[in-house]
Amino acid sequence: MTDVRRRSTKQREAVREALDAADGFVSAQSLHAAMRDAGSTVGLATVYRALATLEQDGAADAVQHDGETVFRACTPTHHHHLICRECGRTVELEADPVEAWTREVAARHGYTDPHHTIEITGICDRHASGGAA
Amino acid sequence: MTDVRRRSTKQREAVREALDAADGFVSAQSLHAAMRDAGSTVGLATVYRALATLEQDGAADAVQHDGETVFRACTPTHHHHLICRECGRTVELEADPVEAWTREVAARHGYTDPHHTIEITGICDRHASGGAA
DNA sequence: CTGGGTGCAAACCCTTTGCAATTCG
DNA sequence: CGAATTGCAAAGGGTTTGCACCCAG
Repeated sequence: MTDVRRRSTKQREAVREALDAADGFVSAQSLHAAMRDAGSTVGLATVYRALATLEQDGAADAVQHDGETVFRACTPTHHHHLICRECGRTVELEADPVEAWTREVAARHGYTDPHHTIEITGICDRHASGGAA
Repeated sequence: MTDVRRRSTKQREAVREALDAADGFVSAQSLHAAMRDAGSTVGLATVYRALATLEQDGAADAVQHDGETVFRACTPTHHHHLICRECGRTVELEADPVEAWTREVAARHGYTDPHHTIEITGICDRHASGGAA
């Protein structure tokens, strides 16, 4: 099952690099746009296919976010984000205690290979007061 | 701002009841199908709209599951889910420590009114080792 | 009566797929 | 040479929206 014949093409490499260069999670479309912007002529379908194989190979992580599938290079250390609902300002967070908690509850319920998605949104101090736009 | 004028219609009531009668999470389409099956003539669009308002009112919970948005009748207490990637089996979790953590980090970075999304997936014991179908 | 709600169906968005040309090995 | 891969564009699935009619208040 882990032995899938896979040719190495420049397109796939390009997708891999783009994903690696991306900061955090990106949608297939965003990645495609970014690649095109960078001069690549890779097709959208190919980006989707490459992303899929990358995930199968364990080189990428995929999670659903608001109807879209967003991917991230499978980095050794990962972190989460705190996003302002008003301006989109993002803060990167270390979530060790939560990481531990997820592993613990997964194990407690007999679940293995736990993955998790954590997203925190709030109103940053620049937009705190009034609240309503 | 939290006082949204909302008329009470039989359709919305029907959706609410159907959702309440449903066991666990259901997609808008499934719910619509079930309602139609039960004799209701509510339109699909209305089900989507009702579900959306229900969620806004805090009467329903919505989570993404494999490209679909699945809903469940109002959550008495806020909690999260541990989902099996193989069979979709779900375990409800109390996440107090995580709740506290999110509030803490939000505050630490000057963010107010924190919201959060936490989803944990894993492979449940019924599908542990073997893995491949 | 008034304005939100409803229905239908078309519009949309993201993603997948068929098929012929192309490229890796 | 043969098989995997690519690209284009159309198909597909889920969700949203425009518009005209209807009902709760």
